Amino acid sequence: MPTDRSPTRIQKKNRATILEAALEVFSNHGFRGATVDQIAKAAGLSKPNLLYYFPSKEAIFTELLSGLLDTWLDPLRALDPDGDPLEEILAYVQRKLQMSRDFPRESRLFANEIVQGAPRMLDSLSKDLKPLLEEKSALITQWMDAGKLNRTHSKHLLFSIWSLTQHYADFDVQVRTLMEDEDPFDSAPQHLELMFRRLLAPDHIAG
Amino acid sequence: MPTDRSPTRIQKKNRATILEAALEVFSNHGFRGATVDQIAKAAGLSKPNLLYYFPSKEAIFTELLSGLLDTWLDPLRALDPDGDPLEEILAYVQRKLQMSRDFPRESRLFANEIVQGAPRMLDSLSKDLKPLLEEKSALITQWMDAGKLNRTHSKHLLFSIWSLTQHYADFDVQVRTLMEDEDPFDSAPQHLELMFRRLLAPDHIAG
DNA sequence: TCCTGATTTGACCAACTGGTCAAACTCACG
DNA sequence: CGTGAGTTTGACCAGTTGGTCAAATCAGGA
Repeated sequence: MPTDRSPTRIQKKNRATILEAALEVFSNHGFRGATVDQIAKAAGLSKPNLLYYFPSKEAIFTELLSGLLDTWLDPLRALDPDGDPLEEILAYVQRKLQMSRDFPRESRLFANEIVQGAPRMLDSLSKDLKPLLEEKSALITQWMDAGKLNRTHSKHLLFSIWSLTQHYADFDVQVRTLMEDEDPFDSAPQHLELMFRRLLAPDHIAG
Repeated sequence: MPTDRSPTRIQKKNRATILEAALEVFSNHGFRGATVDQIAKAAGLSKPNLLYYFPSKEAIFTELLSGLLDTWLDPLRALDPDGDPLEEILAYVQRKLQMSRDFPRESRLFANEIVQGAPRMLDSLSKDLKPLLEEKSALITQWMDAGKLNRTHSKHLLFSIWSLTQHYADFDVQVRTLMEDEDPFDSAPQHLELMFRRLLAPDHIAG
């Protein structure tokens, strides 16, 4: 087992390699569906060697989750109270859509976990996500009170943004099967822009 | 093994019981995460007895999938070319939302499978879902051509409906964690109605 | 009632899975 | 170089899992 001392070059490299491999495997098969052997193979290590760096399969998974959740929520944190409300939200939508295109494995990792009841994530949801949602949905409600946005249920609005954008990562196989000829990510930005602009633009200055 | 003859009373009952139990277990844990023992226990049968009615775990799963996909797509089939376009689509949205409330296990069963690449469903997607999507998205495009609906990408529109409505079943744990005090299904219908009405209403007769 | 096919089960098996361990090997540094 | 800590691995283990099988039990028509 690696000591408590500052990590060696090898430790740093191998832990990173393992987490990358784990992301690949866990996002494709879920926690239960993934095997330590699969992860080890994907990382180019033997199973005992992998377990030299992490005490258990569960430990890999939870470290991966908590490490990724933070960056996953960055776009929402970036919602700026001082920006133009409509443009802030539209930009958030596009940023989230970009993340579905660029980091689909992260999205599927969370999706897998939550669909199955989030047994290893409920804490993070209440502790990290909930306060952030409360803060930002309050901000959005303020914007609506000020007449800068058409009035909607601000929490459902955020759920809608998550749902619509992550759909393109989580259900990628289905979307691509049904859109053979066209890359979904070519037309999705326009579609979502239109959708949220018409929903939120005050007094119908819709695009 | 049951013979090819017409099923006995016991066969009918037990096969139905098993499929119900399998839905419960598979929707909560995914294919790999579910065990035959779990299903047998949930069905109140011994494992060998369960395997007397189905040849394998895989067979239970595929029969369950194909049996449910049909009814799952009924609301889309019901989209009526002769109805009022906007009301037809809004009604479809509400029907789908109802299904998320009333049959969340079915929704999660499909979600689990598709997030993991739909290894056992790709055929059904191309063979059953694709033609239906083509038919209905063509219908919607016609409606838009006729000026009955605001113009959008009709396939993305259908993806959006699926995504938004099924989100309340698939991500139920997350939604409820973040909405402690309120039942999501109380306010979701209004929210989605507003969303699609504003998106689709021609010349802005928005609600 | 009796008999035959349908149903149920305890015991079992081979493959897989997460994890352990002692021995071997490698690397950086004095 | 040599040496001790850091790293890697083959062999192994116990628990789980999907599935089999022969024997036991049950149901219903003649």
